[in-house]
Amino acid sequence: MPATSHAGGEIRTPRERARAQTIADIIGLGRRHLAERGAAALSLRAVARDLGVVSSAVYRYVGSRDELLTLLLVDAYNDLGDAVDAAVKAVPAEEFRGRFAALARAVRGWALREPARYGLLFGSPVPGYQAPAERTTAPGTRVVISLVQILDAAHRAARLAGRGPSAVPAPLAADLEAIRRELGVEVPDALLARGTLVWASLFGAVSFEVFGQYGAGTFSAPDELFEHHIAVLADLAGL
Amino acid sequence: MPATSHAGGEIRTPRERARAQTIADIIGLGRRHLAERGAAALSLRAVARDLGVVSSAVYRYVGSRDELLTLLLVDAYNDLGDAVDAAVKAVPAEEFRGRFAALARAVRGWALREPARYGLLFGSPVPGYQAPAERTTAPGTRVVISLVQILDAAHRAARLAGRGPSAVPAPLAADLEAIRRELGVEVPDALLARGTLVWASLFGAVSFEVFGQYGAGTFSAPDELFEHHIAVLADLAGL
DNA sequence: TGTACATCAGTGAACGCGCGTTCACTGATGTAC
DNA sequence: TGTACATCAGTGAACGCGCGTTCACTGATGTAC
Repeated sequence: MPATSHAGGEIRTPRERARAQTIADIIGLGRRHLAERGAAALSLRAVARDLGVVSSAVYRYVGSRDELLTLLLVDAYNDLGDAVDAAVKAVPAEEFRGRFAALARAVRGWALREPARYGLLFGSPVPGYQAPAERTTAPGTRVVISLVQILDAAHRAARLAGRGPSAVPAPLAADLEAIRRELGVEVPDALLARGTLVWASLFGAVSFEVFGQYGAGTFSAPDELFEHHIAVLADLAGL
Repeated sequence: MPATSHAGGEIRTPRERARAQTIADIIGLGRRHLAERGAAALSLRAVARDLGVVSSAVYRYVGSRDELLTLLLVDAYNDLGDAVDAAVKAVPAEEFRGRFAALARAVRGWALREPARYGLLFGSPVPGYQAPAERTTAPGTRVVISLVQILDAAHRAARLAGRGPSAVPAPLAADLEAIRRELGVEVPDALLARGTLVWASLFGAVSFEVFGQYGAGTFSAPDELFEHHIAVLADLAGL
């Protein structure tokens, strides 16, 4: 944290500009290494090599390998969040089901384009690395929040259908109430619990496809399969 | 492959017994390393150290690090498969919904007990490692096969309810037909497609819990949440 | 505008570590006659 | 049953590699007077 950085994040001196550029380069190179060799193989020395600089120089910009990982994690979460937000906003606000489909397609599209970064976010945890919650939670919750807001908007418009049992065991109800309060949302218990499952299911389907759990060649029509899943999940969510 | 090994896998000479024991020890130690440090950090040298032997000695038993990974992968798939089979068989065959619930609980229970091994099977692929399909496919499909057989048994007993659209786009229908043929199963298109989603959803929910995607402390009642998910997924599957 | 000083970026060497894999070898265990 | 030979397990040294991180340093860029 240089003392010369200014509120609002504007960059003034050439030195500061160069510094910001170098950090951006480091993140860009880290992204590439992540994509090519995976998170566990991410190395500061390799990044330094590609940056054309001696390995110790990188320590001017990032404090440690773990800090670089955190930067890349936040970067990836925001990339995904941006893709999802853009896709959702491209559909009129009242088309709740369409917005949900757009969200789902955006997640899948990003994951297929960026399998290694997707793996960093939603795969097995990186051994020996613990993400700092205070920097990671906000970007890491953008997609769920977007999903819950679609459900909430549909519910407020009385367009969210509650099928099946509406009662939920007490301890779970308490958790759901806390979530409603934190997100400023009104979706009732049963629908919120279903929303949680829809969320997990969406990522389960995407993970299976990206991580190759469907055997090679089992599904020659993965797009159709996913569209079918979207339709079923939208029904399940009550949209 | 020693020339002295016999058909049926019985072990005769003391030397063969010792060899089998050492291989078992290596797998056991590998399991522990996997659990403690993750797949990417699995090392033959570390296993050799714990085995009390010089690192090159391990090469008498496994040809390379990747081969050890394959052994551990198969070992883990079979462990999970055994747990699931045992749980399913403990429920009477006609209780299709109960069998499904048992399967789901068995998967979750195993995953929570063995997070690192679960991550090896269902998390991000290990960078630089390609599982050999011919040794991995059979154990790796035990759980899906068990799931599909529950659905098929219910369908043959006319106890599988088809809700929602029953038509499926042609390319997807072709994939589903191939699956039916391979597994010797009769579940119709729409239900089989839903079964695929249920399968992915189950693992999505388990992965979220095991990999910590639900924020820390968001769900204080994970058991209740999962039971809710089981009920919704059983409905979804038509059970 | 010009000079003296402070700040910063990047260097290069070093520390200590772990890894996979190969190879020639010593001894012990088994096998054939 | 006894001996000669083959097979195997395990050793120890070595190859070449990459890693994260620290540290004293040079030289360029900025800042204060």
